[in-house]
Amino acid sequence: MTVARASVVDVARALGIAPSTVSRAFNHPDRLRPETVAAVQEAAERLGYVPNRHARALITGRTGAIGLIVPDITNPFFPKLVRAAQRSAEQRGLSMFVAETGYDPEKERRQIATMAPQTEGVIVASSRLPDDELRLIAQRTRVVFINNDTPGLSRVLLSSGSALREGIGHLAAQGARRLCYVGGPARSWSEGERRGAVRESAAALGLEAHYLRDESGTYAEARALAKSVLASGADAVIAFDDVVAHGVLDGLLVAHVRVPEKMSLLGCDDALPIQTHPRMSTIRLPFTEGVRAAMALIVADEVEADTRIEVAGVLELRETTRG
Amino acid sequence: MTVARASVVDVARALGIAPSTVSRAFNHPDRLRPETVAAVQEAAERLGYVPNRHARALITGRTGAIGLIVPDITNPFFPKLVRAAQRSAEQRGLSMFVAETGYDPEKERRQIATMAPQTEGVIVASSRLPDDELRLIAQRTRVVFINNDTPGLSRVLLSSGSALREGIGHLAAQGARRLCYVGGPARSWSEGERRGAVRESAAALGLEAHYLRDESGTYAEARALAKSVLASGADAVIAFDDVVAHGVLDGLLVAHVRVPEKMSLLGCDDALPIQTHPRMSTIRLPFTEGVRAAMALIVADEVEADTRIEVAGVLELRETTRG
DNA sequence: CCTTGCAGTGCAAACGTTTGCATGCGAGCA
DNA sequence: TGCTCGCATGCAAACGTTTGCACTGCAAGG
Repeated sequence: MTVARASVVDVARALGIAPSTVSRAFNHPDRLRPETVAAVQEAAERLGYVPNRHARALITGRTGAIGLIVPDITNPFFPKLVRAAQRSAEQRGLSMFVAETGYDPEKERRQIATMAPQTEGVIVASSRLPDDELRLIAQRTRVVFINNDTPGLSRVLLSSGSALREGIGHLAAQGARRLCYVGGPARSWSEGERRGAVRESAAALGLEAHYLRDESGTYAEARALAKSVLASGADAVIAFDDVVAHGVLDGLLVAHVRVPEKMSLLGCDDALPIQTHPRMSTIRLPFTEGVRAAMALIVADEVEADTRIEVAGVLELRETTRG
Repeated sequence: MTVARASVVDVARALGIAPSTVSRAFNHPDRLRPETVAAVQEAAERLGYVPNRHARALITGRTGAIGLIVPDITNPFFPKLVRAAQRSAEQRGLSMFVAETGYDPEKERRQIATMAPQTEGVIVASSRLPDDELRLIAQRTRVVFINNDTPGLSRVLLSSGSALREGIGHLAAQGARRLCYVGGPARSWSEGERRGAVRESAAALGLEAHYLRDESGTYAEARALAKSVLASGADAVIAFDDVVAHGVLDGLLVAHVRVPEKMSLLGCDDALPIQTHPRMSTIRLPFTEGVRAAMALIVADEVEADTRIEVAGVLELRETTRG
C-alpha cells in the first residue's frame, strides 16, 4: 500500500532550510544557488519526494492534465486520435483524461462539465451538440473542437477535401466516368466536406455522380450497400471512411466484381487496424499535426475564440485504384 | 474564458451560513436539516458552484480518478478495454486517465510512476515489465494488472481457455482432425493460455496439432502465414486473436480455400471493428465484467496482494466454423 | 567608510476543501 | 422547573504547495 509520501517540508527539514526554497529548487532553479538546487535534488531523490499535483493545482490553477472526449472509441478513427493526443500531451508533461459519449449529447454535456474544471482544457472530437450550445460552452470553458466547423469556436479540422479532389482527378485520368459516393453519418463535418469535394470534382471533371449513404457508418451497412453501388452503374466508388470502404469492398468482392479492374475504390482516414485485400487506397489524415495544433490552442496564454485551423490529409494510392 | 469559479465560501456567504455546512450538504446531507440541504443545492446551482477536486483531493487523499495503461491503443482489443473501464469508472464517479506505452518497458514504468500519485489506483493491461519489478511496484502503489498472471499481484485475467476447449470440441465433432494454432506475441499471457488450451484439447481428443506464430500479432504477418497453414495439412485453424484470424482468413480466401467448407477458423476476443466475410467464429471476452472486478480491487478499502480473478470468455460460433 | 543594489533565502498567506470539536437550542424526562 | 441529551450548525485547523514580501549579507561604487 501507499505509505505517507514525503512532502516539501520533509525535504526542507532534512536539509534545515525553508520549504519555499525546496519549492523554488523545482520551479525556479535559476533563483537559487546551484549548490542549493543540487542539495535539494539529492534529498528529494533520497526521500522519494514527488510533488503533489493537487496542492500545486490548488495554488497555481494549473492542473497538469487535459481532457479528450470522443464519441466512439471502437471506431478506429478515434484510437488514432487518442494516440496522437496522448503523445502530444506527454511531450508537454500533461496527463490525459479520456471519455466516451456514445454520440449521446447528454453524456457529452456531462463529460465536458466534469472534465473542464480539472483540466487545462478539453479537446472534443466530432461533437454532436447544437452550435449555440457549443458557443455557450466555449465561453466559460477552455475547449477545442476537432472536426466541428462551427463559427465562433476554437477548432481544428482534419481535412480531406484537397486530397479527395486529387484522388478523383486520378480516378478520372484512369478512365472513371461515373462516381458513386457512399457517405457516412449526415451530421458529421467530414461527411459534408467529403460529399462537397465529390460534388465539386465531379462537376469540374464532367463526371456523373451518384450518392448513397451509410448513416450508421458501419461495415455491415456498407457491405449491404454494395448492391446499390453496382446498380448505380458506377465505375469508381468514394467511401466516407475506411470502414465503409471496407464494407463496400467486401460486398463487391462477394458479387465477383474485381477491384480495381472493374471498380475503383477510394477510402478515407487510413485508420484500419487491419489491411484489406487488395490494399485500400485512402487518404492519410494528419492526426499528429492536428492534435498538436489543438494542444497549442489549449495551453496558449490568451485564448481567442473563433480560431479555425485546417490540416490537410494526403492521398495514399494503393491497390484499390488503378495506375 | 474561464472566469473565477464559485467556491464553497461564496455559496455559504450567499446563504449567510458557514462553509462547512455547504460542504456537508454535499458530503453528509444526512447530518443536515433537509431544508438546509435544499437551500444549499439551490444556491450552488444558481451560482454555478462545482466542487474543486484538487482541494478535495488535498484534504481527503482521494483523487476521484483512476489510470489505465495499455500497450497499443490501435489494437482493437484495447479500445474495448478502454470503453469498459470508462463506463465502470463513470458509474463510480471517477474520471479516467489513459496512457499508451507502445510495449516499451521504460515508458510503462514512467506512466505508472506518473499516474500512481494522482489516482486512486491504476489498471495496467498486458504489462511487459519483469515479474520482480511488478511486485516491487505493487508494493508501493495501488495497481491491478489485466492479463498478467504474475503471482503476488492483484490481477484479473480475461480467460479464453475453457471456451477454446469447447470450440475445439466442436471442431472435432464436425470432423476436424488436424489443428493448426497460429499464435501471437510469445510474452503475452493470453498466448500461453490459448496455446496451452489447444495442446490439451488436441491431446484429449486425439487430434494432431501444428504450431505457428505471428509474433507481431499483425494482420499482414498472419496473412503471409496462411501458406504455412495450408502446408501443415490442417483442416482447422485456431488463431491467437481476431486480427490474426482475419489475416489468415484473407490469406486462405486468396488461395481459394473455402472457409469453413475446406478449413474451419476460430478467432479470439471478438473485438474487430469490422465484420469479416464469412463472419468470424470467435470467443467473446467479458471486458465489462473483468474491468469491473479490477475497479473493485482498486477502490477496495483494504488491499490484499496476490488476488487472482479469472473471468471466462464465451464461445461465439458464427460462419467460419461448420455446424 | 558609507550607501546602494542585488543575490539568496526565509516567513507567512493563500488556494478550496473537509472534519473534529465546540456551541446553542429545543425536547424529553424526572 | 431543572437536567440531560442529541441534533444542527459554526469555528478553525489542516492538507501540500507557491509566491509576494521582507530580510540578510556581501560586492561594488562613490
